Amino acid sequence: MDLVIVESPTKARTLARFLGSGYEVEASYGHVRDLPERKMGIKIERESGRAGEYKFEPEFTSTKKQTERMEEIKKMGNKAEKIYLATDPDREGEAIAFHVSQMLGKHKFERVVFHEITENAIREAMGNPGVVNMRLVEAQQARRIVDRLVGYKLSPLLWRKVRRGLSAGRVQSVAVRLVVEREREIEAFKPEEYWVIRVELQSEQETNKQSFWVTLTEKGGEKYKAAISQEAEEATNYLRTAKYTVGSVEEKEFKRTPPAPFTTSTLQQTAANRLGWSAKRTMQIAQALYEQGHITYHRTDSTNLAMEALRSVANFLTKEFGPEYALKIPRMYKTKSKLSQEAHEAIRPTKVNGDSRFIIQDFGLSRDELRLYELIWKRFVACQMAEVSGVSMKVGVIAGEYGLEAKGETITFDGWLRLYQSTNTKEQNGEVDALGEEKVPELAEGERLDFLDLKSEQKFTLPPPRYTDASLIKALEEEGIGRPSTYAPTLTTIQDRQYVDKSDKKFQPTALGIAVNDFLVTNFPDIVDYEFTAKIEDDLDGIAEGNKHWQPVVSDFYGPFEKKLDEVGETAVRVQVQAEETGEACPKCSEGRQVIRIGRFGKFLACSLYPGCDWKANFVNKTGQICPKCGGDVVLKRTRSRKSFFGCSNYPNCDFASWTRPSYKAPEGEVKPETV
DNA sequence: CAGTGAGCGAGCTTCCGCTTGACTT
Repeated sequence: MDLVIVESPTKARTLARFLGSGYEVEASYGHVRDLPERKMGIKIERESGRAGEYKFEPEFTSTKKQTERMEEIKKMGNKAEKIYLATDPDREGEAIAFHVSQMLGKHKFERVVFHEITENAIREAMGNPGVVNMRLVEAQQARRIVDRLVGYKLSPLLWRKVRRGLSAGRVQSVAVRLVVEREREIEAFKPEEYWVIRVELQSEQETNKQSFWVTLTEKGGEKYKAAISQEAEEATNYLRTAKYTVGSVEEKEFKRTPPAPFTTSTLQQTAANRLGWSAKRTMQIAQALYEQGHITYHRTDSTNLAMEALRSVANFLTKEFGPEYALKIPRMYKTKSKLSQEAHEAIRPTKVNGDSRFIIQDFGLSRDELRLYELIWKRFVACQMAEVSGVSMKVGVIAGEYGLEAKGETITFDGWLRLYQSTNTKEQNGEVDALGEEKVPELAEGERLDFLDLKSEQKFTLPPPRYTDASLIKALEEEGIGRPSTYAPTLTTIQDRQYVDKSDKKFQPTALGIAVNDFLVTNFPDIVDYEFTAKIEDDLDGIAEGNKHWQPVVSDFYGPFEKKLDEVGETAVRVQVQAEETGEACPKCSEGRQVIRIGRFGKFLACSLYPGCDWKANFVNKTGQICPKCGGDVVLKRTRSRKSFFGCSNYPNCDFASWTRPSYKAPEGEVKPETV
């Protein structure tokens, strides 16, 4: 009997199925060794002789749970003939393999790597075992140590200089910075007036009476955009009585390829946009689907697809939609991130036979599971469907010195659109300009047109939008910051620390978040730089390739960092967190204003003249619902462990509480409050 | 399921990246 060790129990089950009897497959449940949680856990020594050179000695330990798990595996290992380490083929996976081998003690280990969990890949890997790659292990160690140094040195500095309990880190601090800087852009934004002038026209020919709208785009051969109403009026006055002729007709064929199959980040983004889910919720549902064996692993940055899956989807498409919808050669997608170590596949359904209608009955999934599954299923199948083809039309219309334009689009073959439509609610509501909505009739150059109608609309340029779960994750991924397993937890952390608030699903920095960010940007610009992770990654690659050693890499980072820490620790003054204004006067002293402050337990209201006036009150988050027990306001609160629940504003006089949002029961004759 | 809190005396907090449970109301 041979023993095989992987990270997760689900991967273990799959592997066991392929390997058959003769193999026992066990899960390590992630990392088995790490730096201790309660202290730095790194001995730092100054190298004698050379200035600014440090040596680091990390103290890797295991938690009780990890030790217990490894004890169990050790027992099986003693009986096993061979032990295979089959963790992921990347930095973290290699480190897990190494730590497992360390903890299992004396034994011969076979390191096997595969890039997809398919019979062939596994057979091939098992037939060609190697040894643990210590360069990769060292790269992981360097990554871990740098993250620990940044986090556990900066956080205590914040406790001293801002407030207790705060935190900073390579990933979370950049996430906060993005939110803060976006807010500043929004504040600095000055909306500019502009006018959109559109004219409805129709061909003079009796046989072509379909009307269409054109938009004013040019004046005297130059791009035209009316900035003030006077200009717009001048144009509209002319256009109401102008003579219109078709100046140009352009037709172009286009083809459109489907989007790549899901990675963790694109799944989180799409689920946020289409289903309105938080990244956390998406991952919970995906985990359930993964454990039931319906989808491949849900924490991945790879868009690779297994050959077996490609074959079966091609068969399925030929059978269900006809050969014109299938591809002769599978479409491959390049993985965007250069950090991707191709450890996994894209997120896809494990089976593509049947269609989503049958799945509802067959799998017995919950409503949410089904919705996410359907999204994953469609995205995957669509990515192997024929291109959409169509014709785009651009019609230029001339009216004196003015030029107007109509754009249209006709789809001649729907291809993958047949399956994966834009069902975005925004698009459905018409908030997003959906191409192809407006049809332009067949027209010939030089043709005369009749004026039917004119619309002149005043508009204002809009500030950049606040980040959502989707756009913040997208931004982090584009900067190469964070990993699939940390996107969702990072968003939770920056909210838990009260650095940002999420209202209406959009992130806004709190006064605390702004203060901490400014402190870090001023004093540690290199660490919270968007490029910091990229620089570190280059070094880590160097270690993995054997061109660099981990000690000098960490030392080069730490030298200047430590100097800065000392400097800032000595000289920086304590940061005052700006209180947020409510616009209300203090009810006690009437001279001060009510402001929102952030304490240990979250927000509270206080007088702006503190300590001169000590008025304070709870900050309540009204939900708009009415308490079913006493008729008071239902407010959103948190337990000690920061879990949200709904309670009554009259607590402790009324003890109503609920985990779920209570349904509103309106007493007779009362006005229904707005729901949030 | 929760009533406090903000610059001080004591002892506490904190990182990123792998992974899954278990107190559920």
